[in-house]
Amino acid sequence: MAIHHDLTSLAHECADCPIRHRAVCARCEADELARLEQIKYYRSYQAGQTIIWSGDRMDFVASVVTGIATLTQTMEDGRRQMVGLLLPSDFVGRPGRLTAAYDVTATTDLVMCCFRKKPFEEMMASTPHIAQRLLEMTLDELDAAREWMLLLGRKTAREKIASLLSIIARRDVGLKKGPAQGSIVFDLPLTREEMADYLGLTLETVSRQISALKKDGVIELEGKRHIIVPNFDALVEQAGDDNDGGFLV
Amino acid sequence: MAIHHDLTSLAHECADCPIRHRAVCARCEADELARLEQIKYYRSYQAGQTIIWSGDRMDFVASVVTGIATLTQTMEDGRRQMVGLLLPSDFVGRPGRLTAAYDVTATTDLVMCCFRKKPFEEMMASTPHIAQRLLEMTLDELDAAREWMLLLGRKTAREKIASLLSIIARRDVGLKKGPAQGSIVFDLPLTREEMADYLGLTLETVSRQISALKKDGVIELEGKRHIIVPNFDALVEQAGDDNDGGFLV
DNA sequence: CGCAGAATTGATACATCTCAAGCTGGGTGG
DNA sequence: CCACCCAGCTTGAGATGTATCAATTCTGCG
Repeated sequence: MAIHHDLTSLAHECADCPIRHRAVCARCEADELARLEQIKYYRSYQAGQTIIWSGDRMDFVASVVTGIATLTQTMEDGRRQMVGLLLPSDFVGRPGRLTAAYDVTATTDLVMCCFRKKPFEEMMASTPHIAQRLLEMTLDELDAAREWMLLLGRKTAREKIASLLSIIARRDVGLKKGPAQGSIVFDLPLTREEMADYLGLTLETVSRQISALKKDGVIELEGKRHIIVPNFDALVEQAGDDNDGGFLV
Repeated sequence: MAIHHDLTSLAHECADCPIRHRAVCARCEADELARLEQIKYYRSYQAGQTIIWSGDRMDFVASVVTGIATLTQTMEDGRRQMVGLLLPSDFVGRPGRLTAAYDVTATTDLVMCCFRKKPFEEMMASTPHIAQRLLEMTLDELDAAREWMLLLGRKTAREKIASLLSIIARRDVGLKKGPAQGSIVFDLPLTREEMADYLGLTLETVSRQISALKKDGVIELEGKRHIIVPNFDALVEQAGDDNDGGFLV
């Protein structure tokens, strides 16, 4: 099992952790990290695997180390809405709550750094640095959710697609450092259907709008997933956002 | 000015405060409250007044004491989306951020308990009870925002209206104690246009769907704002929610 | 009384959904 | 190595829900 191999190869020290400086542990001092290190454990999931079902008892919280996961809500008749996209360093679970409120699914192969909830909560109570960082991250998520509310409530299908693409592009560029103008290249981490669930559209509409953006020269496609953005500002324009600064985070 | 009268009449001790047990100060001990008391001040706003404009420098945070305020986002071309409804005890502002991210508007006459940001942040750092409570409240808001994402992305106009009505009704009933079955009565705190901005609809569609719910006997109207719900379960049914339990908060 | 803001109602337009058919590319088994 | 298969995707045609534009009607108030 490749999984076991991954698990061991990833059971690293926090000091080497790729999300060390962004995750919930970002502000911890060496001694605090040492305590976290004692209660942490890694888990791997394969692409497509459901990590948690909404309503399930959940006795751990976790940070995404590598890979991408989604948070979705489903109505009785099957309508689905994605309510969060979890990237490396994002936090999963809610201290003080027994059951999961959403389905959590691994979109790609995924590694999470888990903490059993009880010990984590105890540590939170005694370690302000963790609670502080979690508050900061939660406030950021709340802002992101509210930006998404504007998208879902008021944007057109084309604007929704352009917004999603520019968010993904920005993140990729962010990792690759600096506000790169000129052409940007990235891979979509989501299927058309997942994009539709995120944007409150049908997968057909997603497909059509991507084709339209391609026809209009805003993006280029290589295969189904590989996107080339020749002019990032032009894409942002299509998203309908205030394109002032935008470097708050 | 009635405002000055309100200000003085409301400059009460925290111990008598109507939101004492729900607001950001809920967990504070007597000595902590005493410190808060020294840095707090009340402000009143009239219905319709804008409290903060998005992008403005914001040098205070606050709790809503009485009245209702809204958080809205506006696109360049005027499309508006409400991203939050602030009720008594809700918190306004974000520690650690310089400028407001949304427009904040008083929907009714409003009284807020304000703290200058700097002293509040200092207190937060030294008073875990405040940070803990703020984290809890922020997580609740995040859940609410995500529920709203499902509404905005996937619900029909009729379901949106029914959802909003049942949320408002539930809150009113909540204040009036216990899960009252039988008929529920309340006043809409929002105009049709505000409802539309909250629900991602036009005001005409809001009006039509309210009329439709009335015609179908799900609600009754007295005037434009006074709503009678003869059978609350029937209303919840129309909202399309999983109507299991639902008593998590 | 009459005005103004709020709400309702009607007729039509249009964006997106729905249903349906076909395409594409990578993996698999014969 | 080829043929097939299938999930993911694209494209088309028509249906439908909501927006848009436009008249009224209500309601409270100066």
